[in-house]
Amino acid sequence: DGLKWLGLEWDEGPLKGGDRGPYFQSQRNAFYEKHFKTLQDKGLVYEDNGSFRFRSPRQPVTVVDMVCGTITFDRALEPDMTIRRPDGSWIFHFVNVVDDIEMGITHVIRGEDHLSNTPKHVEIYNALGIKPPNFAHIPLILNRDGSKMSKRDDGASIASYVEQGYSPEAVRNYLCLLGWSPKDNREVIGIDEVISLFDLEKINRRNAAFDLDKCFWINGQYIHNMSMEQFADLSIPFIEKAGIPFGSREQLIPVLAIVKEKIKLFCDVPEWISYFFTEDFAYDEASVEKTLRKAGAMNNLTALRQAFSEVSSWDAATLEAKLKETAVARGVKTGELIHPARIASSGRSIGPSLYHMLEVLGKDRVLARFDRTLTQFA
RNA sequence: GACCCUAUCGUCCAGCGGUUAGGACACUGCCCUUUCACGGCGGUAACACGGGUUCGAAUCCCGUUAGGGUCGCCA
Repeated sequence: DGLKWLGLEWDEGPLKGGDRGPYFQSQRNAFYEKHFKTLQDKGLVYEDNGSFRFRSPRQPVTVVDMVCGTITFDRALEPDMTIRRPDGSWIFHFVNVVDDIEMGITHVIRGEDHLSNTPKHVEIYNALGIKPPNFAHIPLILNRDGSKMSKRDDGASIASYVEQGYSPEAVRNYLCLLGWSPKDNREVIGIDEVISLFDLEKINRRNAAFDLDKCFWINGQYIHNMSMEQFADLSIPFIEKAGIPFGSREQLIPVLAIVKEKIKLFCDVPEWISYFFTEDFAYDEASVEKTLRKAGAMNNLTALRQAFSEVSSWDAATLEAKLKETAVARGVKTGELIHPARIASSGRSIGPSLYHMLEVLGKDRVLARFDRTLTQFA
């Protein structure tokens, strides 16, 4: 599910099929038996307390790694590894090699935690008389404190990005920047370009710490550059989950259009648009105290209501001109009108551009909200 | 403990013998904006340490230290 969400496809596997199945270890016993027999025939397997061990040649093994270079391991003191348990089940290192052989794997690209296990795998390939595949061990991802990141750590689960409303492309972009870069200081880079520029040999060998802040920032960049249609597609699931009665997609788009530039995470969308779809919204207490309770606020709001009720065209530019004109006429700063108007029509002091917000809300609803505010805080 | 890998701002990357050591995130100053953001212009901040090699080392070599990994009848 995580790979799918990130837009990463695979060639074959369970639920997809392919020529190298079956794809479950439990169904591949015949392959394991076959190669196990080969090792036995060569006298390279011996029994030890019911289990079976592979007899290591105890010769130095040189691993040629596409990322780490050429590394020689001295195998002289290594214990023989167990490859099969007394109950007949198999050990990872053995089946891993057999699966890669039978599935025709040409490149084994995995975490660096397996670098030290690779000579074991190479010994099995050699014993089976099969040329080892190309290996590439990539750096591990660390937590901010330097410890190895694992399943339960913050940021390790793709599910958390889905829940918080990250854009898949943004997370994928961030991940690409861990241990690799386009070399020209760019941070936001499309997957097509990553693919054309990517080269295993260019991967860093240093482990990287996961920086959620930067991932968050890249997500903001993606939202900023995103089309309204895509923005709506990604927002709607969160809006529906919040139970906001937004009507149709056509009714929703104008609202999303004026808040898009404010959004950093899709899970924040409901909070930004809720008051557009209900008259039953609460007034933020701090804003009420700071602005609505201020001396003269109600008189200013009353004057603005009167002025707005007379405009011939209800659009942002007209409303802005009218508001400023009213401020001049009353001899007050525009802020004395802007702030009360914002709170009266949305219940809060933070929101999209005031004039655009009023335009989208529509004349009738704005005047009604002004009236309600006037009544409630007179 | 043995073996393997690594070592540039707090973090992610550039740098691959001669640079005022660059960019991004984060932090921060100013501008823009009478909201919040975006954006623009600045700032703080790094070559782990010690030896070599060299006319000259962040760049090459060795050592130390630190961090990570592997040494399973886990995967």
